[in-house]
Amino acid sequence: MSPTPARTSRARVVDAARALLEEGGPEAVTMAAVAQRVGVRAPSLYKHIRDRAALLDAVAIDAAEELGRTMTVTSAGAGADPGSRIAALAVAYRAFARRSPRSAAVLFADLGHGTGAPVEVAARAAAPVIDAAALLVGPEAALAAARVLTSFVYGFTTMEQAGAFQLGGSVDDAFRLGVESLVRGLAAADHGMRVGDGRLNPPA
Amino acid sequence: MSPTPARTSRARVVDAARALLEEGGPEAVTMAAVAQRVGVRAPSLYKHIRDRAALLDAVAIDAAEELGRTMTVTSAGAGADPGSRIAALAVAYRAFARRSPRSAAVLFADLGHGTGAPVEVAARAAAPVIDAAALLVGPEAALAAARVLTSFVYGFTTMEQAGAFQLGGSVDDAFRLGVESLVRGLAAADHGMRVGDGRLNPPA
DNA sequence: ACCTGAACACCGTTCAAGT
DNA sequence: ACCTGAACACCGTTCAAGT
Repeated sequence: MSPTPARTSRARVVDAARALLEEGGPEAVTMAAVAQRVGVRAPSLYKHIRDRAALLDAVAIDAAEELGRTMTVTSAGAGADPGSRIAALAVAYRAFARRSPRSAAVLFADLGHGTGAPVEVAARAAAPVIDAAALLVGPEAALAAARVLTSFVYGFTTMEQAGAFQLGGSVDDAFRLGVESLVRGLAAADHGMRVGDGRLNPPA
Repeated sequence: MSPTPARTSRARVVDAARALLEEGGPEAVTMAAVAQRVGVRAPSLYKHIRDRAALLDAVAIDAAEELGRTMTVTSAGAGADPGSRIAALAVAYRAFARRSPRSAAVLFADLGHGTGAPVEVAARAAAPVIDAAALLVGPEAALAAARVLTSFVYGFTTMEQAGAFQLGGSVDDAFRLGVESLVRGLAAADHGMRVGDGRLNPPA
């Protein structure tokens, strides 16, 4: 008679998958385990998502959106100094990577063959970094500087979570050293394009 | 009668697995596909490796060893200037990441739950970086500086290979900017521990 | 000592049948 | 319109039997 109402939803399915990812890594994200978490049988999931690959993509997008919100909030609450804005964003990313290490590891691991949507979401998460970088090095070099900063923070947190820093020493100090050195070095770098009133001037 | 001689070997199996990884990603590394490549049936592989997880670990170790050799050779062939040594190592890593993108992506992705051996191998690949960092910032800060440099290069190449840099601009320029800024910033950083003849002096 | 076919458990996915 | 059991193909792994 009346069609049965949905017993779950795409959002619940994605949440369950993300929780399983964090608890046991990608291999723990089986369709049966996800289904059990949302109180349904595995075949029902296909009414909400195309297949397992799309589910993992959705998890990555979900994590990227959360990261984007965190970065935006952090940016809004930071002071005017470019260096401290960048440091605040770096610390915020590191906190995210600690809260959701497996999601963070998966953030930039796949993008290539995805639906294309992740790229937009990642761009939104990157926007506050580009803004802060622009304050430090000017608009022309902002994108390159943001790539540099993002690479360092992503690389550092990924290696840290993977347990790659096992030779002793303070990992916190190394992180601070990296952020400070980058801020200093980027500010000092010759971007070869700002002269006088800021109009573009190509390098010789 | 006479026991049959081995029709394949652990090394061949690992090579086949690594080739499959590069061609189709981790999901392409099935026991059947590996077996077919070395001319054997899937069950025979278990005479050479414990299981699929151990096989993937062995692939990562194999890649890390190759990287270690590349870094050592690069280090031996580089000049005396700390900055150009570091730049040469960074370029060598990036070339490795282009030759073997999936192996590179997997290098620091798992270490945590592995056999423990990968850590030693990774340490060997990192040694030339620590040496070069010591020339730049002194022995006390060398480990931290090496972590910073490695994080940037690993993060940058991983994101680059994942297709994360899609907002235009020169990716090569960004890489150069990162290396140069780090070298400059690390050299300028206050490590709070070198005074006069280099004896350790804690920060105030 | 290594290789094999057969077998088993598990997983992703499809589909006809239920409500 | 969503949910389900049954079924299928595929995969990792074990094991007894071959040489």
